[in-house]
Amino acid sequence: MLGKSLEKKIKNKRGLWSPDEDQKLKDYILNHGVGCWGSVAVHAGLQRNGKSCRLRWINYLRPGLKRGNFTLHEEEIIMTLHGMLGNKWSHMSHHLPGRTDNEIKNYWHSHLKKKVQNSDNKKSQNRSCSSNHTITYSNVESSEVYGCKYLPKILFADWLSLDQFQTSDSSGGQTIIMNGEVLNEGSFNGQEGPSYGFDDSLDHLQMKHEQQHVETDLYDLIFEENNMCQNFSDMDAMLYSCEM
DNA sequence: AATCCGTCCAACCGCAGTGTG
DNA sequence: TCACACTGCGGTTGGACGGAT
Repeated sequence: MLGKSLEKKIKNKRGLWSPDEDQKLKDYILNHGVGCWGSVAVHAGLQRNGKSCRLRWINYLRPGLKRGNFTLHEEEIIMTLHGMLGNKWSHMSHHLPGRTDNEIKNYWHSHLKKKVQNSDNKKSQNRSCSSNHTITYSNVESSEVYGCKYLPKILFADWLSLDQFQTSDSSGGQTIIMNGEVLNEGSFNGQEGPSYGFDDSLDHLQMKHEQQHVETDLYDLIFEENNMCQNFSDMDAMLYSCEM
């Protein structure tokens, strides 16, 4: 409250930050902490609004920030998370230490978006040439596009559109096919054959992934993201109810 | 040499959510 | 309950820069 009123009395400067302003902001925060951004601007002797100070600190001055090019690994993480979460830049930044949401967002728009679009175009061209009765799940294909072929990000991003996902054989059982492989077989009613278990599928995928010597921490973050679903049996229940 | 154009990135803007009096 | 302040987020903009013409 105080910060805002003080802020209003000062004509705020805009535009690029000078090294002197950076130093003032940095010194103030390192000595006093942040508190209220509005008062940070005033007490640090900056003719900026609190919002501007906050942004400058978070995106540029904060200790531990990584500067420079994104690594291939970071690219993979961004693309995978984008497939799962969409434009949740801030959320993605939690998985990329030293990177800011703004940086990730910019990188996505300037590099990765085109990359994915090009791959998608190729994919759709290929798809139009082949007639395949197997139902493949949309994001599985995206995973391939993103260069992390066997990642199980399919499980949550689009799982509400289950109609795309299910394929039934004549006996009413389920056959889930991912990237041309049968992942799990069984019945949705849970009484005959193995239940439709996502966790089984995940194990299968992870083993495959490890065999290919791909870094597994990507899995960790995917599982972490997927915590929004309390457990996989919830999904079983949902799948079951959809089948009904 | 001039200028045009595309790219990249820092910063701004508007909005939604949350906290507080 | 309401109004206001503050924070955080995602979209957008504007300027710097480099390459092409």
